[in-house]
Amino acid sequence: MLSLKSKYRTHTCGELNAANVGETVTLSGWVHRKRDHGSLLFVDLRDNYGVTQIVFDGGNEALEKVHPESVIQITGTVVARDADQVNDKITTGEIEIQAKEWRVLTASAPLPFQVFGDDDISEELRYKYRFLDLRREKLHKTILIRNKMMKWLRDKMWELGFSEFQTPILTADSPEGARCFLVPSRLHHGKFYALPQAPQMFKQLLQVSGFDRYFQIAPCFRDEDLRSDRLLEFYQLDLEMSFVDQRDVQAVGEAIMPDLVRAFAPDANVYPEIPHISFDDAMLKYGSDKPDLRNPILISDVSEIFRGSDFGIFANAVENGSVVRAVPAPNTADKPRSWFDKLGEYATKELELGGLGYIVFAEEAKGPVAKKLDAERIAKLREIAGDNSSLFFICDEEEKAAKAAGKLRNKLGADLGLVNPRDFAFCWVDNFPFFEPDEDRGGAPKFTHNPFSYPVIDSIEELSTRDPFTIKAAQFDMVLNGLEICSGGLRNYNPEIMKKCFDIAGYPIEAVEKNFSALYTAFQYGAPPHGGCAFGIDRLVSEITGFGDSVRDTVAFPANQRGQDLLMGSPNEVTEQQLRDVHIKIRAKN
RNA sequence: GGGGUGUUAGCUCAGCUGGUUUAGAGCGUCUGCCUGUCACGCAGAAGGUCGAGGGUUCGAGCCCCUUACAUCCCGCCA
Repeated sequence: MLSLKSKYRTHTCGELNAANVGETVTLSGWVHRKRDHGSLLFVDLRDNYGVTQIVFDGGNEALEKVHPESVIQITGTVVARDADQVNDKITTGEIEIQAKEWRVLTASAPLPFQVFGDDDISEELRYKYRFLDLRREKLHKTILIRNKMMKWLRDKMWELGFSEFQTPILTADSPEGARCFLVPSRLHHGKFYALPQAPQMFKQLLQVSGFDRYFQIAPCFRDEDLRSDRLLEFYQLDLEMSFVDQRDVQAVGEAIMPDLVRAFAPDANVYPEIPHISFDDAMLKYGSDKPDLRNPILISDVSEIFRGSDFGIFANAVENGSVVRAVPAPNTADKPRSWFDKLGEYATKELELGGLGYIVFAEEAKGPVAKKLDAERIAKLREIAGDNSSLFFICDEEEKAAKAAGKLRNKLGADLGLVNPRDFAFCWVDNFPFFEPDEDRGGAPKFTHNPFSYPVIDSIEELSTRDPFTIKAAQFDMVLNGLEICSGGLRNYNPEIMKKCFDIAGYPIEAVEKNFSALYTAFQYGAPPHGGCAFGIDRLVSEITGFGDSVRDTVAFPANQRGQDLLMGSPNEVTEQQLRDVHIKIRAKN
């Protein structure tokens, strides 16, 4: 490594220890904290590498006036601390510097918020003074971990035999999916570039170009509303491979992800197995296409138990095509009535359900639902719930019931403390349906995932003969602790199959040729079967570091939830001349 | 586009059912004291258009309406 020594310092603030006692050293850094004892003054000096305590003997009025976060340089002697004065919270805690000389390199004004400590500060203020926020210990560390993870991932991909590519940032709008950010063209009147939602078409073109194994840590842009887990611009570890089957692509994820967690969260308990769960199973048992496997609760379908029962609401609903899903809550039989009432309120307000029925399985099965059911039905339900537990029922149209049950499962897992945050459970969700009904087009089929997916079929004839809704996609997600961290699949590289799929989804062949012309044309000239996936880096950093709930805390300069950068002032207005250059006139607001 | 929550000192917050002179606390800032602190301590001071506007009331930080901003969620993000 390059020496960190310079005219400003002989050492960093994180490296001196008992072995350096007696040396004369020069340090530069930020005034982290001052403790003024009159004729004795302590300064904690901080830089990227750590904190060192500096001691000033005798009165020092000039230094007393220096604000925290000023940058100073000090020269002094390393002295050992007495045993009872050692500070084991810092790496340099065995020693301190007896200051001889010091000077202010740059002074700091009084701060809008403290860098020292871990006070909660509003995001607005933090983003406005992001350079100060980034000095704060936790965020500073997270950003450094992110750096290391990027290198780790990059090294790993090279090790696995992938080649690294760059693809255009100024590209063309793609018609599917999210809105693209648009960039006006000066040279081409009335035309626009678009920022890539992902380098999807480029990476497929690189496969057609014969590069075999592609990867890139790629910035992605989607002009959609933000959430705490969605960034304005985010990064994916994007990869694509030729001559592979689905399991070959997944093998890459299995080779990378568990080791990544182990490398950056040493206290993590990584589950040894990465199970494959079908989409249908995930929706039934976990009520989600991204199940958190750390939560032991499993959802059951109990429609048949309620069919024909005296519990009229459910029995009638089941006759009319609804389903009943049961969510067990272990060891809750002794919970007070208020606990159940609160969950009922959650169900009606958050889950927008009509209500939340439940049975408590103590010695007897208790609750209003239980009274309406005969002994045989109760026995079946008790088997699902287990003794000393309660069982919640959600009755609705299938998809809504499944999702609501999934949310209840997550809430119960969290409320009952069933999920250990240092556990890391991966799984694959696969066998996604290829088409789903499009409500806007009277239930006609539309693509469920992206239109580049390959259908799971044995012959092209099946596309004409089978009910489209029974066709599965060679498409999968990797899920970590209930977060979708990767999505991928095999690509539709065959122009005939591609045409047929678009036809089923209601696109004329001209639309394929127009909207996907690059790929469609490329596929006319010999395309290798290929597939790939992309990992969401920001979410991975967030989950592995366990820092905060917001993925924004994994990025040095994030935009706020409204997509603004409060420090740089983006987005901002431009001059009339700049608008004229790109042939744009601002319309009145609708 | 819709919904929840919030907006009181530089920061983080408290402020009860509308009525105690001058709206409080901790941190920060400023002044003074302090030789072993490491969240130093002690004493004191400054600092407020209670987001903005309107209304109800004898009386509003508190109730109502409008509005701005923030944050979280739904829609959206294949």
